[in-house]
Amino acid sequence: MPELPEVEVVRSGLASMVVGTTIRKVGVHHERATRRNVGDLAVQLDGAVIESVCRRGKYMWLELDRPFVLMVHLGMSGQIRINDSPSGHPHVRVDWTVTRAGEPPRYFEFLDQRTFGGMQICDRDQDGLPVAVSRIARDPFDPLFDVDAFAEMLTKRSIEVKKGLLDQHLISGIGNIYADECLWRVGLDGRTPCNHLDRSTAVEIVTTVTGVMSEALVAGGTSFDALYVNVNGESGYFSRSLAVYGREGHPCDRCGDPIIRSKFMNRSSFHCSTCQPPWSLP
DNA sequence: AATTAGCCCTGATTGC
DNA sequence: TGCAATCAGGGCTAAT
Repeated sequence: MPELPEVEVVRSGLASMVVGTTIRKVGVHHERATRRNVGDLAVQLDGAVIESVCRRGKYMWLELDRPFVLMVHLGMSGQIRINDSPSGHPHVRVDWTVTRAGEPPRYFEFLDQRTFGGMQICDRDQDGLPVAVSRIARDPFDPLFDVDAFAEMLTKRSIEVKKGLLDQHLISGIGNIYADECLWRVGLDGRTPCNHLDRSTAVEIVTTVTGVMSEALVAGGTSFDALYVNVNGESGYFSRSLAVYGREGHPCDRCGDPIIRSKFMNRSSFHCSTCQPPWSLP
């Protein structure tokens, strides 16, 4: 399940392989994958030159020699592969040829089993930012991300802290996995209301989640079910290092008590009930 | 503006 | 064996 580190691995890998190439022969093989512009994606992209690959949180986009960008979201199961020949894989949703003068053509493939991901032509707002991300908050790796401002804003919210970490309008890039890992490291119950946190605790939360994601980025991304593959088709391996996520019943690395699985926001959460004691009204 | 519920989707797994 | 229910879950939309 790609979160910020996995998307960044894809972004940097993709950038190293396709910047300066021309997009041709775009094929759309699944309507949902192109969202709003099903019909004309191929027409608009044909002949475009990729100038750079950018990212905010879990959103990634290709800057083109066009007024618009191509926004890409990997969703739950999206992958991008660059191959020397078409793979013929049944999950290929969009593909095109990658051409550069003096080089043999290669093949860009966007694969997505669960079709929660996709790509679309996206205009820019007044600041030049793609409109699809103009309301998405900066992520912690953004040079302009303001830790203190985020901490202050967070402590004013009434929502539970895990919900705050997952809200891409407050801070972007964090998903279910890194939220749980962060809360375990801090020793905090994810159901604690944000407005009951000290400012210093809020700062600790954001520095911790940044640390967890930095480690994952170094490791090359996390993979659980082999659905995530980076741009070269290699699986990540940081999942071996996870302390709580997916480890129901296993002993906590810190205290040895079993990891508890529970439902939160209609999805699974994992925590240690000893290291992360239940929050209650003071 | 803040918050919440429902929906989208398919392959692996589990249950009867 | 076969069919159905369950699960994975981020983000979009509508409703409050």
